[in-house]
Amino acid sequence: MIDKTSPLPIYYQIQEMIRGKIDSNEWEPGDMLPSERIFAESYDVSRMTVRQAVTELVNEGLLRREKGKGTFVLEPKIEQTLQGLTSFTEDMRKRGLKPGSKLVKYNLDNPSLKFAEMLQMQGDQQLYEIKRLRLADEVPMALETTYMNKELVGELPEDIENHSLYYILEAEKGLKLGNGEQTFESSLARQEEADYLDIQVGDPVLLIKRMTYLEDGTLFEYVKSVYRGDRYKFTIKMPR
Amino acid sequence: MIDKTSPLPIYYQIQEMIRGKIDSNEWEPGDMLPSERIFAESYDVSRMTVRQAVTELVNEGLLRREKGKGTFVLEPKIEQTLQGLTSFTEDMRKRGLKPGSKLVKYNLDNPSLKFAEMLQMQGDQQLYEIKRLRLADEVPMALETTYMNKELVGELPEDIENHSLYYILEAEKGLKLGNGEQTFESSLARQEEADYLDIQVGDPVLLIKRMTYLEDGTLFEYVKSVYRGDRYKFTIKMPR
DNA sequence: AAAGTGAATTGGTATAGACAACTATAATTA
DNA sequence: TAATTATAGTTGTCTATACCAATTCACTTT
Repeated sequence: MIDKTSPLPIYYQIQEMIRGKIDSNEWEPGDMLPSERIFAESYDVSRMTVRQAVTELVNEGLLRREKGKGTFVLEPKIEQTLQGLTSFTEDMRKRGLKPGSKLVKYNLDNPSLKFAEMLQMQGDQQLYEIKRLRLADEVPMALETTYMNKELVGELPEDIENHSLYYILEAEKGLKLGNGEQTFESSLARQEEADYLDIQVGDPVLLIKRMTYLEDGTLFEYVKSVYRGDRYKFTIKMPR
Repeated sequence: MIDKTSPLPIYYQIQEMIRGKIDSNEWEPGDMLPSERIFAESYDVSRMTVRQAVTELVNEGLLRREKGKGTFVLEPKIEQTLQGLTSFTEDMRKRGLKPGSKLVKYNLDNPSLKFAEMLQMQGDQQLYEIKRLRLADEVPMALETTYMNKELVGELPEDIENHSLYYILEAEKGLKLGNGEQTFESSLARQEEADYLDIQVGDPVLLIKRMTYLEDGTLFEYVKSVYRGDRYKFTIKMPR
């Protein structure tokens, strides 16, 4: 089970082994792990090495230590709030609604001066403009427009999913995602928005703009979403 | 500097000492800490003990280790935004505006059924209702109403500051703060809000509700803020 | 039956030392 | 000069051990 000749540290092997037993439900929430001493003995490693493995998982929120009692498997973590921010789909699923998406506009063209500047694009590069109507249980919730530089993201299918897109960028293109920024403002629906969202011009809407940057600071995507004010409430969970 | 007879663990004393030097700018972002060996030697403790202190601070995001090079002070965390979420004052300062506050209503009374239930209050407990007009450069930005159970927070001055209030709760009352939750929605100004914010009834407003919980899950404060939609834009920075 | 006692078990803290892996710099060599 | 090689300094990993502090549980005493 533990390979002492492996280039991988022993504590890391133990750590992943524990994680595996939790993932596979061999160890379930509430279960007590073997005590550190027994653990160390049975794998013939030092107790401190076991502790290093366990400490990692405690920090990640998978395990809880209790002095005098033992180390226990915790309930799955509440949620990764900040990632949830980026995904309308997951957001809706959590609310028990069926997420949907309807493509409204799919455009690839030279950028306007405004976007060329914002996205730091060269003159010959092309800009995606993808407009989607976001649905929850088939009811329009938001009108979302995504802008991306084709130079960075490559060929895009019409049903882009940010989740996998980010993965492709990191894994295949070697790009490193940096920070993001999201703004919330209140506004009134304009004509186009009212049409798509099935509301009246002047009705309240929540305007969310998201900017995602690469590690070197270049803006990688700009997303503008207009949410129905009467149907949508945005929630942020704050750990601490 | 280090008291080996103290009931506080040595690694904890070292950890707080390092944190102090960073807070006081004695050690600034980019600076390299004394190497672990030198550190251990100069305080006459084991290197592992120093490592335990540093590891904590690395996990918190204050320090960064680099194999073969050293341990360095990082730029202040970005995640501080989530704390900044709670403070109108800091938020305005960051925008270069002078924050102000004007007390509009200060009430201590038995809670309505709605609040008694939400805040899990007993019938004989009393509820604070504090309504403040939030100003930026003397211009009204938001109308904020805070509800708190007097049983939990004790006597409140009229110029409450959440920052110090939280500290008092933890340090003096032994209460442990847990998670928080904040919702954003778009709405239209009602009469009272329009009056205070100097806008028209029906103008767009951003409605932010904050709930802060204790560790045991009881709701500790409920804050409802109505922001002018034309002046205020809420920003969240997302690390990663 | 209830309360107290003490041993065993658990995680928490701390030590002293060893070697590995990585980095930067100085010294050496081609 | 340019490339290579030692060398010293750094964090990373791991061992073996010791004692402390909190909890549990069997046992004894009241």
